[in-house]
Amino acid sequence: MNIRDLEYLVAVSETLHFGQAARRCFVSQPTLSGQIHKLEQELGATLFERTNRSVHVTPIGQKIIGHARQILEQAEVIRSLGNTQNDPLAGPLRIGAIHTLSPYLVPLFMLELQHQHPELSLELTEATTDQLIIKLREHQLDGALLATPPPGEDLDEIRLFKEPFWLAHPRDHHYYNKDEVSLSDLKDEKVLLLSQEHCLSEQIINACKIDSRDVSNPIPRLNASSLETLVQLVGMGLGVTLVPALSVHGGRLATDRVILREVRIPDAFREVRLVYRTTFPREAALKVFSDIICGVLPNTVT
Amino acid sequence: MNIRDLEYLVAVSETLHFGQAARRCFVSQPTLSGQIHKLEQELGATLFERTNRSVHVTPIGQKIIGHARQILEQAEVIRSLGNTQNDPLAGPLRIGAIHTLSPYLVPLFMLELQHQHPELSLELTEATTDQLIIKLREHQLDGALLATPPPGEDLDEIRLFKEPFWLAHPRDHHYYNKDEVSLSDLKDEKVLLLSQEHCLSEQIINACKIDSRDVSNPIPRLNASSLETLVQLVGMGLGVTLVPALSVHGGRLATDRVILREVRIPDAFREVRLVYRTTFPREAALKVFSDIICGVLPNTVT
DNA sequence: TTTTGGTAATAGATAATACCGATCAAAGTA
DNA sequence: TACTTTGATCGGTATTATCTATTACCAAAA
Repeated sequence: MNIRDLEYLVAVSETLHFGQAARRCFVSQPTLSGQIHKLEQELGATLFERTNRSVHVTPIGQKIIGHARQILEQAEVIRSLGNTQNDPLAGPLRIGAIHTLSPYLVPLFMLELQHQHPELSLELTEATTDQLIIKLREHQLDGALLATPPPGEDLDEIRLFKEPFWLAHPRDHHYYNKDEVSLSDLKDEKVLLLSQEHCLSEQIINACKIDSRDVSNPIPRLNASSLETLVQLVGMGLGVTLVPALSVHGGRLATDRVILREVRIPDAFREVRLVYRTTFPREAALKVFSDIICGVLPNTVT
Repeated sequence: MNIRDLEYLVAVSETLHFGQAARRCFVSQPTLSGQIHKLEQELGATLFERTNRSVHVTPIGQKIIGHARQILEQAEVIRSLGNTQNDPLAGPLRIGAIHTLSPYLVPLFMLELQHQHPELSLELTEATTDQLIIKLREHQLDGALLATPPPGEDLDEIRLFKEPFWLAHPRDHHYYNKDEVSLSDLKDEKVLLLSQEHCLSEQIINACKIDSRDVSNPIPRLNASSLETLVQLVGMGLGVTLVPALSVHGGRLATDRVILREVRIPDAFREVRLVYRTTFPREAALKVFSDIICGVLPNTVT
């Protein structure tokens, strides 16, 4: 049994004429006759009672044709699912982002995305890099906005932008009078960090060339889980820190007691990427998504 | 798209393993891989996200698999319709019978048929020969119990039995004292007949060698539409008539005023047949039906 | 680091079959 | 009688589903 054969079957049942049915199905009449005959033999039932001049549907043929119609309908649904919903933008795209990025980046592109591609809906998740990687590999996410390269061959990336780290120091700090702050200026400072699971911590450690075993400059590992908290601690004079440029851009970190400023430290940036499974089939959706993001970025990042 | 391919699709979706799915479908793994790949290309959508180690169903794949399942269900229904209901006895058999036969023959076989083949249900129709032939050719009937041969190549017959004509004469008729009544005895009698559309009339005319244009023996054409009425007329002394043996057997024609008896007239019988379209596919049902009839006949017919 | 086991994908050959054009046989029509 | 229309049949061709053998790849074990 074959879907094509069932089309022949229904065509004959509607035309009651093998030749017309054949034309409708774009095959020759012998082909259609043969396939109907084959189908009848396979089913072990006569579907049409036919003479040289007339074709009649048998009762059992009538029943079978009913089910055949349902099959053809379902097949048509499948084809349309393939062809129309084939639009890779359609359907929700499940995106994750790390904590130090999500609150500042998402508001930037959401409106624009909705405006330019209303058919592409996002399901957003916020988690740490490790958690996002796991969800990616478990197919719970389609893409993840990370600041670290993909950790395996099974994952690929689209590089989005470089995000410099800005310096946050108390207003009453002696930096306030300096035009520029350089790497060497940081050596004697306490640099406050987020807890270890945030990738930002290690990146700042690297940027500042801090040796975490250096006893002369113990790093206070605070359990601050958000940049907001961290900056509040800076305002209280517990130390200084580096924050990603986008978090400054939003204005949500600003307080009277903290200065947020650029620094001239080489490699003091992180690179934000969209990471996804190499096997993920809707690359076009990822492309659109990343293009939107790159289009709405402020000058502070590149 | 192909029903077989959809089976592959569902098998993979359930096992999430191409090799296992292939074994379940009794094909090799490359075959299954190839067909899935072909299906994906045809639909223009990725149904499975797969690496060398894992297989995942995509969201659109999930949708399509749902419809594929429905198709497989329907296909299974069609196969079972073909194979189980393939039993040619199943399903109603639409049978017609002429007026002079139906009331007397049907009661004879109905119980036996229901007993021996409860799965074979009858839809009975009573009409004249011409009407039954039309219904046969219009596929409104599957078979007709007639007393005349099939009138065309498109119809065939199963001969069932020969039914002699019995004589019906008034009790006070001079035949009453004769041991036997022969053809010559009928010459001077008024032979009552049913109306013309009943084939019985012409058969009796032929049997009695009556010349319908013979003025010395005018045939009273009564509009009697039933044998009962006809016999009542005989009882009233209007003439004699011949009736089929089965109608006597039932006892429903018996009245005090009429004698029903065998006659020794050559060819005074009719042959009852089951007539059907040569193209009718359920010959087995017709065979069973006619065998039942032949098995329940009384001795008066052969 | 190499080996082993298991996965899906690929290549090449073969068998099954869907298809077509030409033709036939039967039946109705001019 | 000749012509048309019908579904069925036949022989050859092109497609394709299938197989075996193999490859490429990855992960876990040695």
